[in-house]
Amino acid sequence: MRIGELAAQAGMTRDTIRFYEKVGLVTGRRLPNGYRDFPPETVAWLQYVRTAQALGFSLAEIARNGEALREAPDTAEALSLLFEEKLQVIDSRIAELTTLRADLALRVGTGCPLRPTGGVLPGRTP
Amino acid sequence: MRIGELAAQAGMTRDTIRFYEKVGLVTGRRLPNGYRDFPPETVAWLQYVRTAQALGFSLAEIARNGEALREAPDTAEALSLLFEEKLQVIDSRIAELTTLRADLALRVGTGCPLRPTGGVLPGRTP
DNA sequence: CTAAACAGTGGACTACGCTCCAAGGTCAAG
DNA sequence: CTTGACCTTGGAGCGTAGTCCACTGTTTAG
Repeated sequence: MRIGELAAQAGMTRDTIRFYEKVGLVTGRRLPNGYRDFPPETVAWLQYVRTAQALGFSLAEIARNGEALREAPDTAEALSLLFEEKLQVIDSRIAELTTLRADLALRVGTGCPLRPTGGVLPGRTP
Repeated sequence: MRIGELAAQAGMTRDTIRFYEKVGLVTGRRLPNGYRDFPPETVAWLQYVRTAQALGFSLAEIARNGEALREAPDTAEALSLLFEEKLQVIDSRIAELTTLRADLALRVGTGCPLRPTGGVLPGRTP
């Protein structure tokens, strides 16, 4: 699969994919003419990248655990593990937001809603 | 209140506050010697800025609705409204994450967890 | 009076994640 | 054989959110 099709399938631009290659997020074979050639799984990988990004992971982090994946004895199992980790990240994110929500809800309707209630900004974990 | 104390109280550096002033997030009176002088409420405002940031709002957005606040007839009420809006943002964020969570949970333990299940990446709303 | 602790300015620099561009190579259709 | 779609590279530029620095001015304590 050449870059244009991959870009179309993954919903991003060719430039973005080239950039991802530069930072080690995707790895390309080359055709004899120098064109990049990607295996079809790359589409799924890029979708995963988007998911991980939505969870607040940086490209560097994603690339790092992509590395780990490639070196794992059982890829499927390793991925499952990774996903379980992300589940925890999601859960603590939700917890954070829930705290924030409660905090905000308290202030709605108060005379001076700006007064601190404590516990704001727990710090970015990822 | 001079910049150093404000910085200490709000938990950020003087440079950050000067930067925030530059982008219009805080507005400073000046003492006769040229030093910035902030009213005590600025501490609360900066805490609010941090909260809004944690919700994914950009400084520009925060500055914009800070503007709106200053022009509101009833500041407290306006803030309450703002907070209610943010509550909705939090709620849809949580919903997003919940969807993502379910999606991910599905893939954990599957033979090929990378296969798309649909509905990944709903797009950043803020 | 001097030293330390504060304040001010402008400008350079960083990291991240792209995005765009120019100049050129490759390939299939007509 | 040309046209157009596609590909290559390198490098520049951008927006966001700071961070750091040098140099200078002000205030306060000993």
